[in-house]
Amino acid sequence: MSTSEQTGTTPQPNRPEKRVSMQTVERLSAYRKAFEELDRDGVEFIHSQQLADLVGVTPAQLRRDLASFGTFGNISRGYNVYQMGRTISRIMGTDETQSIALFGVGDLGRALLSYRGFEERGFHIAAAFDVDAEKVGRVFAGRRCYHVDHLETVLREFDIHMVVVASRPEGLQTLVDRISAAGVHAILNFVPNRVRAPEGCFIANTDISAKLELLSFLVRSEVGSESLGARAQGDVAFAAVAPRDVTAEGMGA
Amino acid sequence: MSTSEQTGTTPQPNRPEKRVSMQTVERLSAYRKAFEELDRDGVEFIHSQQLADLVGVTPAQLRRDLASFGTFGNISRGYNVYQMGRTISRIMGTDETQSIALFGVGDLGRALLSYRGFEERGFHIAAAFDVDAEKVGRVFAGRRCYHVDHLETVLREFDIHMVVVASRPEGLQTLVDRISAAGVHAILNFVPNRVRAPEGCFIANTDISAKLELLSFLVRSEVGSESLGARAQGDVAFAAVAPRDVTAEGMGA
DNA sequence: GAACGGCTGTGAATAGAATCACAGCTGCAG
DNA sequence: CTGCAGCTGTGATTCTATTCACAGCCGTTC
Repeated sequence: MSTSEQTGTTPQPNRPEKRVSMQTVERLSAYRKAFEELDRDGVEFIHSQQLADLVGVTPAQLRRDLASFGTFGNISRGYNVYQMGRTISRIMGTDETQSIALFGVGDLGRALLSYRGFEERGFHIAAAFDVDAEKVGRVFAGRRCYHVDHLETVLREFDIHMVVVASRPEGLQTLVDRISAAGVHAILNFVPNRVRAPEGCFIANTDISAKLELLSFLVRSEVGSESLGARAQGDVAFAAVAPRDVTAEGMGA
Repeated sequence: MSTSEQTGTTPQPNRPEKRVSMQTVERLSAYRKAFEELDRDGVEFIHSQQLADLVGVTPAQLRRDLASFGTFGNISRGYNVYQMGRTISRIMGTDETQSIALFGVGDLGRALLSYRGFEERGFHIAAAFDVDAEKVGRVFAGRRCYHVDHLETVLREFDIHMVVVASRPEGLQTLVDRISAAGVHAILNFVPNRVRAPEGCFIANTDISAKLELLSFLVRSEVGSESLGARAQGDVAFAAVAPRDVTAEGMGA
């Protein structure tokens, strides 16, 4: 929409079919976001150094991550911002909106229904499910709530292949197995219980309190931790108290 | 409460002060949960093999994780279930309930206020904050909502050192800096924007849609991925379609 | 009390991810 | 057209995490 329309050529230049690590994929999401924001700002090309600063990784890592999907960078101009945004979307399969479903219309479920982040990233919650007769048939934030018993029909009808589970812990494994049997291959699970992945099905678990416990540990053990100064692992960042010879990114800008 | 009261001795036998990796700490949370559930079931001792199966890690990893905090296992009886539950809680600092605060009483914020998981893990949301005049002064799920302007006073009053942020993206960095300056050393951030950690402050980011994007990628690229059969990395689990010589945990029990 | 089966904790080995560092290319300046 | 500055992609290296495998110990059994 914004920049150089010199494209039209092959978007995925070649298919190196390399081993892509899980954490590379996790970072992909952040790269895409950065590319799209830059595109919105009218930037056409960006170098790995600047983009890495923006995302919070090292330039080398950024280059290696992107390079594991093909050769994209122009050696002396950097990466084509618009094109990379599209390319990453295509790699992740979020280049066009896909319908998903929500299981469990409790507090968390309703919050997820109103959460705008999903739509922004290409996921549309098309249907909701619950077992509570109070909720079945009602419409929440524009989405109708169906009874879990009819999941097979409804999922097929909406052509849904990914779902979010935010239900009660009881019978979770059974529910997951049944969802999987209905043709769903990816489940985002918010229930803090261990679930065995059915055959051919990916399950990503998100335990909200677990991160709090992690933080609690870090805070407690920080005393005595010999200056791990400004580390950042995964999605936890920390800045040490005494930025000894660090240039000057203390508190200014 | 349940088992052998032969305790009373030192809970943390020694202080080996080893390097503890971040992912060890992340798993700690699952171990504690397992220990507490076993205790509730009346189990007194458990071996690394069984517990590892329960949690979904290898026995060697479980042993090494626990051993990095001290020597706990009885060589031929295994781990004292009750004692380990308490010990891990103590290590993580969740052995007694601590007060936390919530910033942003939007859809997600309100869901978090009603989320029972926090209390179960030892975190009590004592206060909420927002900038919306509509919300300030009102009480949500039993918690009063204060204006962000008064955060210093309120946080001190409730003796709060950890907070959860689920606000609008605008002014996030400023908010975080101010929260940190008020004596908070750990922030759980639900806003999908990059935030620089202020000095001496830990920030854990939780991007809900990022996991969905990860799943989308995995589903899409699964075709052609040569039988990575039943892998599980971090909090993503997968079971391959053709469990060739795998014993028999297909779909039965 | 002696012998033994089997478990923990841990050194050594392996696997995996991040970083370094540079060859080779590309656009630009003159 | 030639020379140069500086960037990408990637082999080599370092660092980190996981797994292997076993010494040494414990409770139990005879």
